Amino acid sequence: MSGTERAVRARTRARPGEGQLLREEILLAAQTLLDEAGDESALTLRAVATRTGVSTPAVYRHFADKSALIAAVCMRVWETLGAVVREAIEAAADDPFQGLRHGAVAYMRFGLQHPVQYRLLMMGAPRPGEPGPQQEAAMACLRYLTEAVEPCVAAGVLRGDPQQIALRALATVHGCTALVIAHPYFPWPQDPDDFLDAAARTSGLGTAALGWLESEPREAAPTTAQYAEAFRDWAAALR
Amino acid sequence: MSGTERAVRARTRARPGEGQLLREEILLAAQTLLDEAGDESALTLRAVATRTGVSTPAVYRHFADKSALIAAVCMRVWETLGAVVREAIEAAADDPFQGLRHGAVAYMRFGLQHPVQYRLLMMGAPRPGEPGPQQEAAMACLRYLTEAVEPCVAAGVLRGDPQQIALRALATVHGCTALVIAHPYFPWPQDPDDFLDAAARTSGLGTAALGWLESEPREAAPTTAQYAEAFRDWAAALR
DNA sequence: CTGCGAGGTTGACGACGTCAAGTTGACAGT
DNA sequence: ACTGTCAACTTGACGTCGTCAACCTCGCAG
Repeated sequence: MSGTERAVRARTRARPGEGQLLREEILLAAQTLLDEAGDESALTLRAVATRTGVSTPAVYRHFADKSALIAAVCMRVWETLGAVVREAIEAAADDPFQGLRHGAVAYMRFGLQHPVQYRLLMMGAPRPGEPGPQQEAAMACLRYLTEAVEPCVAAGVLRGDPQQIALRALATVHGCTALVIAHPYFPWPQDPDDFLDAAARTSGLGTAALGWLESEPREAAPTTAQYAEAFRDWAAALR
Repeated sequence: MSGTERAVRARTRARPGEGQLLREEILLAAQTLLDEAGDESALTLRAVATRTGVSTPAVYRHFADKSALIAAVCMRVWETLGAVVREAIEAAADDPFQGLRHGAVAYMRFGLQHPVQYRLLMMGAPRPGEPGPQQEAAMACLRYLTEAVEPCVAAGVLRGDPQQIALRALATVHGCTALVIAHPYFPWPQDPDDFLDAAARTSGLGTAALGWLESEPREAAPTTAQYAEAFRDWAAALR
């Protein structure tokens, strides 16, 4: 059904040394296809090539195979996502705890606005073996988060290893985003922001409380009553 | 490369009225293929048919198309996952707050032990339109969680709409599971259970604290200092 | 004006999901 | 025992997919 798509315009062959131009056009066509169809199955080498006004195997001059093309698309998305989150965190730099919250909401909002791209990023098949540039980008994203957590630890709002705290925070925001995308029929609040904000606060509060609780190691898992006691200490220390 | 797989054994044709036998064997073969390959791309109609000792179109006598076969596999997984979680929750029924924690850990453990199946469940393409049996199963899973949250609300440990609380809890456990599966190279703790348990506690504590905080509505987002004050109230009320 | 290499095209292969048509064989009815 | 019927399957084909080998083609260096 999509096999009948025709070229948007005629292409003039790139001159030697300017092959990067086609690479750019291919990437653009791939992103456009994703956005239009809202379905990653529409991302076909043939469709991308046709849309670019070029024959299918021409793509192979610029990308090793289909997964390399997808990886390149993902890199673009990673960069955008990283920029959006960092911007949100820095916009509330005066209160690091609130900065984290804004970063989290920005992350989730981005995911919900670009569900197909987000699927590609986070729900693609896990690459076997070597840590390619894509893993590098994901690690960079985690690094941003860790750097945003560190001021909170320094200020005494959070306790524990900043990287582990960042991991749990990332898991929370990813969970919200992925769950809304994958199960839209769940009884979500009318305004998605309500859910995102509540989730971000839950994560922040829980992390703060847990850090306090863990700072005095216990033998067994604490009871609910012990949780309450730890909370009192936390609140008192923050006054 | 996988096209050369041969039948495991010769099949004797089912007698009229016993076609369900083949359906069962097909489902089994599909699950085996997933487990062996650890990759959902190995789940091919041809591979399933060959493994079952039958021609490819024979599958269509029992499943409308490939997605119907996948959906049937998912239903099996949903049932197992639901049973595992419910069992864990009921094992700690005396302290509902701890019951939730155990349910969460059980959920995540299941996902990490069956990553391919979990991907199929939660990361499949979102079905358009009508709420099929698969959405029904997901809703049932959410219902279990909601029922586990309700005693906590009744006991005063948590506050708010049980369903919304359950949604946030599900988002948290899903986020942990999905993130570990999709990004195994992240600096996770050596023992996965450490992460799972910390995440479950974080979510529980955060939800409890947030519920307390939200019970007296505010105009703007609370500051970090206000969070601390709310914590003190929570701890006092739980004594 | 000529060769050559970067930047493409053509045509084909095998694997995939899917369908239309034919085949087989266990049972019911006589 | 013979036959018809219908569920259960097989055969063969179509179109699409990713991928590859071989060929073409143009702009520029010599």
